[in-house]
Amino acid sequence: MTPQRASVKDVAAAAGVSVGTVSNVLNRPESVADKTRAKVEKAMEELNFHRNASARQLRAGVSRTVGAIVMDVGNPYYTELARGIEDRLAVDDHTLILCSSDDDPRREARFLRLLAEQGVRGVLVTPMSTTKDRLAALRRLGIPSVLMDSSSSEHAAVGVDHVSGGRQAVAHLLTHGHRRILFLAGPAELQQTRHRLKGAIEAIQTVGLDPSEVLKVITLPALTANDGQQGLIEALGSGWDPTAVFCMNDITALGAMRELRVRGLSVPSDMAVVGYDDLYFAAELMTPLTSVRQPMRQLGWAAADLLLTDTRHDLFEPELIVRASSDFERA
Amino acid sequence: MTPQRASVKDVAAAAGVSVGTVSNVLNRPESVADKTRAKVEKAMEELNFHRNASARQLRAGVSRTVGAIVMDVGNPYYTELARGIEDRLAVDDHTLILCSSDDDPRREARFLRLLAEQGVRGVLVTPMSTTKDRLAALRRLGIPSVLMDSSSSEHAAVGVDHVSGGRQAVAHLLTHGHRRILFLAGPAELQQTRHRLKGAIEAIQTVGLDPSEVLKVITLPALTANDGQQGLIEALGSGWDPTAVFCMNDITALGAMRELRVRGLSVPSDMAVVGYDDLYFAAELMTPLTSVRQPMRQLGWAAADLLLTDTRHDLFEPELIVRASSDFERA
DNA sequence: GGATCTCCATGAATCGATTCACGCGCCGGA
DNA sequence: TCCGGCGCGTGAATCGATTCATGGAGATCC
Repeated sequence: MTPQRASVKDVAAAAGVSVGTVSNVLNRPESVADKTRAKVEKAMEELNFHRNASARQLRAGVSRTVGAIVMDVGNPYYTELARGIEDRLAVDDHTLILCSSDDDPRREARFLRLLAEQGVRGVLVTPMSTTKDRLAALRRLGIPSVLMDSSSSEHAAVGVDHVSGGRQAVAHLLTHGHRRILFLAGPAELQQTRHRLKGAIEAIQTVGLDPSEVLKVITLPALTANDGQQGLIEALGSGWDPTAVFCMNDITALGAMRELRVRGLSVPSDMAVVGYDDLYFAAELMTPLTSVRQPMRQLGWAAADLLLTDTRHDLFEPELIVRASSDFERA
Repeated sequence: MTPQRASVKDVAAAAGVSVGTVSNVLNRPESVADKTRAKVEKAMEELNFHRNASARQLRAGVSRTVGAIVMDVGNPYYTELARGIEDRLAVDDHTLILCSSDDDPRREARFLRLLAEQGVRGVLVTPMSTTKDRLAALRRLGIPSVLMDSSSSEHAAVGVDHVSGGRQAVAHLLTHGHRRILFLAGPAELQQTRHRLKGAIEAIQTVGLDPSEVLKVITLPALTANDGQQGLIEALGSGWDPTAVFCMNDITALGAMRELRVRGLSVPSDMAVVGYDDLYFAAELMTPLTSVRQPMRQLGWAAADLLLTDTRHDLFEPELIVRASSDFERA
């Protein structure tokens, strides 16, 4: 068997019509007489015809693929995002090329070049510091882009309200009577850290307390379980005795809970714990973890939607998922 | 500014040469005189030229993108696989289109159609039951495919040796003195379940014991934490008293450990636990989990390598990572 | 019957990169 | 002086789908 693809010309010959008619069947079926259309469709079926996307794009000028560059595809957080993007693209029969920059500007540059060569319809990016200039270069080629999980006034972007996330988490702890709360924070360079801290402070002020007395911040060098554990050790050794800890993410919360177990402190009676991201195993831990869930799938959908239809979307609201680690009644 | 892409024609005009020469600079630079090449390269720089992949592929007939369809991109296991694929493709300057079938034959069919239209260089698939016929149809279009994590004699494939994985896990438990081992297994339809069971039995026979006395199998309806917990409850209620449990994956192990905690049994002294997959949080649990790590990245690399260069690869060896959940000395 | 209109099929031109048969100019050897 | 050979550049033809100006066949109306 010769592995050979049928072209519109082959289909036209088989159906006894012109190539223009075949193209009309594909793109404007209503403008073709029923009988003719049936003939052509039969021929396409028999020849196992698949339209050639390259030729299509070359002539039509528009592509049906979209590129997305995320920090790390290994992170479930970003794959959720990708799923949202893909779901939205499927509606308009587009395809996604998913790339992982790994925080490496060289990888990012390579992917942007490849995407430019592909002539993608647009690019969705979780930005790093070097990103913006490159996107300007893309724009000059007529390729639009959308930033994800980042707010920016100069650039199309979709994001989640981290101020609200911080506020919800801390308000929840305050409601449960906690008056000394530890925040295991990420690096201050991260917009997310600053916003969550802002939300935490707001929550405290809202109930008329003094943030400097209620909240103590420890900045972790990295967001790993070990660093979370070390952060907690540091805090407990300082003489200040928190009754609750709000962690920058679920992994650091895991580390913090490990240290609590080592010391024989129980969760939540001796110490309440709240994480962030609501990773899929948060509910499966020995003590199910209260966490702030971010609507990543919706965020991805919104980013793709913004790209395809220029529809603006508001900041998304994260949602606090309360579980046993911060709530006696569920323990 | 007019967002406009420069074509070879524009570059040729700017450099004062013919389009053929520009193409030669791109594809056979050694056949162009240095001076001419410099002129052309300068013009490309100035015009911010990017070659149009569609036109390129249309004429040249070969594509530089490869499609991969995995069960579930949300699973870190598969994203590792994707990373391996991508790393291999980068070597030959190819791009990856990553698709998630979600175990849904309709989604799979849609992606295969899209990939066929893209005219991809080849397709890498983690197969489901409906896959093989569709791949035959692709082959008729001249698109080769490689199966991942599945062994097959009729089809190009790369896989991991699950017999070895099962053998290693159970041999480890036997070495630590366990003589009543529970296997929380997946559905028997899965090749992986059958292979791991085979390995487990081999390990028992190797030390001269009777598998029917040492091993008890409970088949879980799904591989969730809850089902893992239920499976353990069922086993413990049966009167047979296992001292160790080998779980089909880390998530079910999480569920099993939860039940152990509920009953006040400690790990590993009352019950040793071994998982599978070595998900990234396995080391971060309260009791770090012994697990079987699969070289997913290498598997992805091998799949892409097989596609691009037709290089065969042997079955990959999984590796047992021993941690506190099965080893007193690390507890 | 002729004028007009609608419906629908036609096929040449087009997108941009690649390929290849061809030709020009120059050099060395006879 | 003439010829063969080589190095290098040329430009028309090509890939497959889409578009659109063109026109033919049949229906409708006066």
